[in-house]
Amino acid sequence: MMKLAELSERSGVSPATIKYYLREGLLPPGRRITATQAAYTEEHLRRLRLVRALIQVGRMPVATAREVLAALGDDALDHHMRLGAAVWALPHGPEPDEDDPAAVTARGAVDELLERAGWDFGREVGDESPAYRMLVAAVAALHRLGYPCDTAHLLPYARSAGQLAVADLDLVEEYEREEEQVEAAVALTVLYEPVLLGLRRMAEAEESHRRFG
Amino acid sequence: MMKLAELSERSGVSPATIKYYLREGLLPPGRRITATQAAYTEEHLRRLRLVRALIQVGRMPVATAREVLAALGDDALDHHMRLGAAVWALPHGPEPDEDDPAAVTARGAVDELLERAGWDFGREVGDESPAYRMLVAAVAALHRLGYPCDTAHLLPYARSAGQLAVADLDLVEEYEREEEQVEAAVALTVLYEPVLLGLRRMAEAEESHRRFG
DNA sequence: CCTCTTAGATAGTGGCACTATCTAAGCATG
DNA sequence: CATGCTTAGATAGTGCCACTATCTAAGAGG
Repeated sequence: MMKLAELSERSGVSPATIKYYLREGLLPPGRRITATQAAYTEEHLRRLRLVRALIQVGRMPVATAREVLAALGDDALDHHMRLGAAVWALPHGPEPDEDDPAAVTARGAVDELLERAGWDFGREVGDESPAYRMLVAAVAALHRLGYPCDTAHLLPYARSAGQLAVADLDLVEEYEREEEQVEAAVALTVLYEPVLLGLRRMAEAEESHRRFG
Repeated sequence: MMKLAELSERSGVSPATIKYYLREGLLPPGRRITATQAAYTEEHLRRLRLVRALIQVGRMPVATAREVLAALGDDALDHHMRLGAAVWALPHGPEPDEDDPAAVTARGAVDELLERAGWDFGREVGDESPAYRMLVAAVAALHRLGYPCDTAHLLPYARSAGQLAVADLDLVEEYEREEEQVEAAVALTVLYEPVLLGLRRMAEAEESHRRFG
């Protein structure tokens, strides 16, 4: 039963910031002892660390983190839905502009990719999904700049993504309680993103060194 | 020879914002016609589109974009260095805290990974590289949360990253002029990041649907 | 000539993630 | 039991960032 000061101490987060997270609903309130004191548990510490990781490492806006965490604990949803809802709320760039011809082309390329990859669930969910929109916006930007980004170029990316997803879900399934699984899914989805990007950049440096260095 | 208004029109960026980019050095000044008029070229339009893509799709801070673009045009550097400098300046999360035991563990895991993957260039450059630090910070965060993230877990990610890097560099090498190659490297590195993340999230949704749906 | 636009300088805006201050209420120690 | 330290909760302020608006002097164009 720690007090706020200890929670702050053990997490390395300032008391003022913890209060801010409490206000914003990122952290459930502690159990009230008296009018001016509350007790926090190991669970609070764990949640606080997750919040920090999402915000600082995953570069997630506070408002987004709140939605993601809300989905985590939403008992009205079943397992798969809860997982989907959490990932759904993840940050995504600007919406693709429908009037832009590059966006239309991009949408076509992405749709064809989904078909070729056999991702039927993605095709069903379609342009409702933030991930789909993020993808279209990025492909459209590439297209506007004149860089090739058709199905052929995207396929190796999709294949790699597919492999990684299998590894990720394997990891998630190592947890028994559904609650743990959903939290793991969110944490692994978000926190492996900088891992993946960092590794890709290092691999590019490696390959560039090999070819031009 | 367009004037600012036409540049704005054709790029979809407001004149005020273009002025801001000019002030910030993201865009080279137009050729001065008179004291109150400047002419911009197709090259300006192209650069402006790149800037917008880096900032909006790649979520890059303006100051970072300036550094990246400066490296692009730095004739003092040779080809490989220029490429490296540009990627070097790319945005990266917070620095890993050296005092944190999780960071030390993370560093060990990453170093072992680099050895196992045979990424000798990365090992040489070591912890100077922003990508390396980003990686360590992310692995440390995972570790603090109690999620497994050792060499065995990272290897599939590294392998995928390696495959993608080959594809990326192949694409870069399709351009002939070195200038174009460097710009392509930056654009492809940055703009394929949201593509990769989007595809991974969609693949996870697909896999989750397959297993739990 | 008279209006419209532009470059360039400067100041202002809105959003975000905190951070500081204040108050009233406890708890803890001599 | 007095006195000083801590806490919760409310409110206001800060610093940064990416623009955005306004103003002025100098052309440009019909």
